[in-house]
Amino acid sequence: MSTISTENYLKKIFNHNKAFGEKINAVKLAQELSVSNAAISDMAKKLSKHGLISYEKYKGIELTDKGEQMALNVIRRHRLWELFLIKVLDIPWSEVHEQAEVLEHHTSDKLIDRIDEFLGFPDFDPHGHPIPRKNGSLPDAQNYVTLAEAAEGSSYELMQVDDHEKKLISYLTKVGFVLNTRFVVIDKLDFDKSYTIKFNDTVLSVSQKISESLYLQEIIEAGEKND
Amino acid sequence: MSTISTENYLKKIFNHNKAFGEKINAVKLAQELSVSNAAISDMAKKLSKHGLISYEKYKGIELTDKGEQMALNVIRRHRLWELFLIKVLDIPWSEVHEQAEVLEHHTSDKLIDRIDEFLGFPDFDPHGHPIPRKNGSLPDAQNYVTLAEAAEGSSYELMQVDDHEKKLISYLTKVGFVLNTRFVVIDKLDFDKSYTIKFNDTVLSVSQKISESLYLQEIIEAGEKND
DNA sequence: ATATTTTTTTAAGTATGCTTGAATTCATAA
DNA sequence: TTATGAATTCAAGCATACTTAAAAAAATAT
Repeated sequence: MSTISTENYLKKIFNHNKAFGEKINAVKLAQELSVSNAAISDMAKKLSKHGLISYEKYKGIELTDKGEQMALNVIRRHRLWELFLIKVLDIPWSEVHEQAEVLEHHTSDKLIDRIDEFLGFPDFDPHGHPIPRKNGSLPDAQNYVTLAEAAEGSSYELMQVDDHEKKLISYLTKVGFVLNTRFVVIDKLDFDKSYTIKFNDTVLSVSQKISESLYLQEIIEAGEKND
Repeated sequence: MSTISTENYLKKIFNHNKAFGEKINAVKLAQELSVSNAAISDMAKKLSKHGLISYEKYKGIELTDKGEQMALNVIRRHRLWELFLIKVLDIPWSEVHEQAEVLEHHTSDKLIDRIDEFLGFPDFDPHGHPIPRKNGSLPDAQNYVTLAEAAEGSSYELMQVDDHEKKLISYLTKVGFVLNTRFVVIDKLDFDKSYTIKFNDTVLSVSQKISESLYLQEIIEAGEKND
């Protein structure tokens, strides 16, 4: 009971729960996976039968411990591959996600553990997301803020970008706004909730939508205090 | 029309032709792929329709140019992965084949070209087999002899081992008879066609069956001539 | 409480790639 | 030339994972 499809279902269920702190409902899951509601109904039955999810209809879908372990394993494979492809093979940031999306389903435990070791047992992937460990535990998530929550005048470092929008990452790379870039928030436009930021010699206007996908760490200047 | 199944069919058809210099017949192909004759019948129709093979019934199956290019591509991916897994990730020789057997079907051109470049565009895989190039050409095959053809008293270097028998490779590794080991043929036993060889401080008896899977290069001592 | 809307399930159908067993086609040996 | 056996194909069926359309069940609104 571990096919590409089931792994993708488990991953989505896990990620939704992680992001929103609540069970995903069936219709939402169908949308996320781009399949019909009937397909969810089918698959939910199978996953339940195998003890991977618990599903109360009209209430939502949740992973069991067993299902969660499987999801963490897929995510582990995905994130280790992403890091490996970028760090070792120097694959462009914008292409790494879709390659990993395939490889995550075709990598034995032995191979992924070797990759893990090769990389020095890293805690975070190139998007800043925590990499589940071999034993299923997760490194503490980093508490970044999004640009949408940033304060005018403050300095930040770009730590993480949602990785599901390939085009976003291509765009950011093109304009030179890559991971670990330090910048200042120059302006916050109430009119359209866009942000103007400055890094190196570039001034960039960032739309509201994009600002919600950029995760930052505030840079506290020497001399400042924050307690 | 490029699924895991079709890729495996094309690979088998190609390899048979390469090894025996003749078309593979349908019954043989069924045995090699561990499927029924009916399955071959089905698939042969599909592959023909897509212009990948030419099949005259009762005569055998042959790749078209298009089919051969696809086969070479799969083999390229397989052999590059094998080399990468051994050289970069230090995966045991005995496990590399089955990992590559999976990855060969799930690797984009971009990724495999990066791996190729990373390895310095190698000509041969860890078994000594030529790696098809990006343009579909094959490096000249090496003309090794098998141990079964070796001469008593002569010295050889182990260059290549048939990679489809995982257990053979495990065994050879265990006894220390690995790639590039140099040895002398001490004895050729007519009785069971076994060979006794000596490398480092080990004397090893090699059965006839195994001797046919070991590919060697003769070592011409300094001072000797061979013309 | 009833009507409406949303959610969920069922039913029938599709594609791939197999299976088995029966029928058919072809090659060849007597 | 015909019988035999081998090679090939057909027919029906299975599993996975979908689809659409219709039916049923539950939630929500009036």
